[in-house]
Amino acid sequence: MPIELTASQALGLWHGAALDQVRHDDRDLTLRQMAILLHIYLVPPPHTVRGLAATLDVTKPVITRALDTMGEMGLVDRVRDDADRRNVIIKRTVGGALYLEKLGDLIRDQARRLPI
Amino acid sequence: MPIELTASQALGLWHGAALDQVRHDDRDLTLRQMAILLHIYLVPPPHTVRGLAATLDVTKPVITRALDTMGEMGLVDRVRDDADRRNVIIKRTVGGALYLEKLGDLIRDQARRLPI
DNA sequence: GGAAAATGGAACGCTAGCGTAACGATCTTC
DNA sequence: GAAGATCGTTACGCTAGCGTTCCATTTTCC
Repeated sequence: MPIELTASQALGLWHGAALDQVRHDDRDLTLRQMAILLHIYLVPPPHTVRGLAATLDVTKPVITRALDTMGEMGLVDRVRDDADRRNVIIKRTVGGALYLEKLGDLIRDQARRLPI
Repeated sequence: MPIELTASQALGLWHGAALDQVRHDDRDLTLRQMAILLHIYLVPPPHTVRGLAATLDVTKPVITRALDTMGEMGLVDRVRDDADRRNVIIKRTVGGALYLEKLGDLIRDQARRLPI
């Protein structure tokens, strides 16, 4: 039996988690960057620029820029693919894992706090 | 009994919802803007620039700019407070309500889809 | 009534994001 | 091995975001 949320619970969850995240973390990721980051960590590798662009339905430079920024933040890493040196493989980092671990905790806390 | 999510479910929910939202809506709100928008719609009014800035722990211009942008997008509206004409009261709009209704649906869909 | 406080916004210089178009490097194909 | 396709990135001109500082308006407090 799947998890059923009311509309109010769904938005309340999003609201609480977004609020907590804003309050406790300076890094103000856009929704796109967030989607990219989560995709890298939740979907089995390998991940490429091209693949991510297709998945999110955005252009390639959007991915390149997001990786630049999040790389600077220590959330992701890039490595050339030795099998096909045109490709870049996007790697996870300890920093990224920590970031998402905290985000996950925060969402779980909010879910626990939801009125039934 | 509160809603209990595993870490994987929490991030999976966020991932799926963020991805869907990115794919189907051009408006790429930052997490801050999202938090502001949800706060306006989920917490009883009145909402002021000052109050929102304190709530999110950001500076006033951040709120002003977010309201500029989201006002342009038709998600919120501003009205001078007649009782105290220094204040600006932030108003909800039909566009904003629709936006959040869609976001809520999308989160609920993702919740339903989560592996138990 | 006049000084002080409070509110939202504008100005400034800067960084980061955007889409489009082009690029060098690398693989594929014939 | 030359021609074409594919990959990620860079360049360009632009918009939107940032923090800090300052400002006009309005209210409060003696």
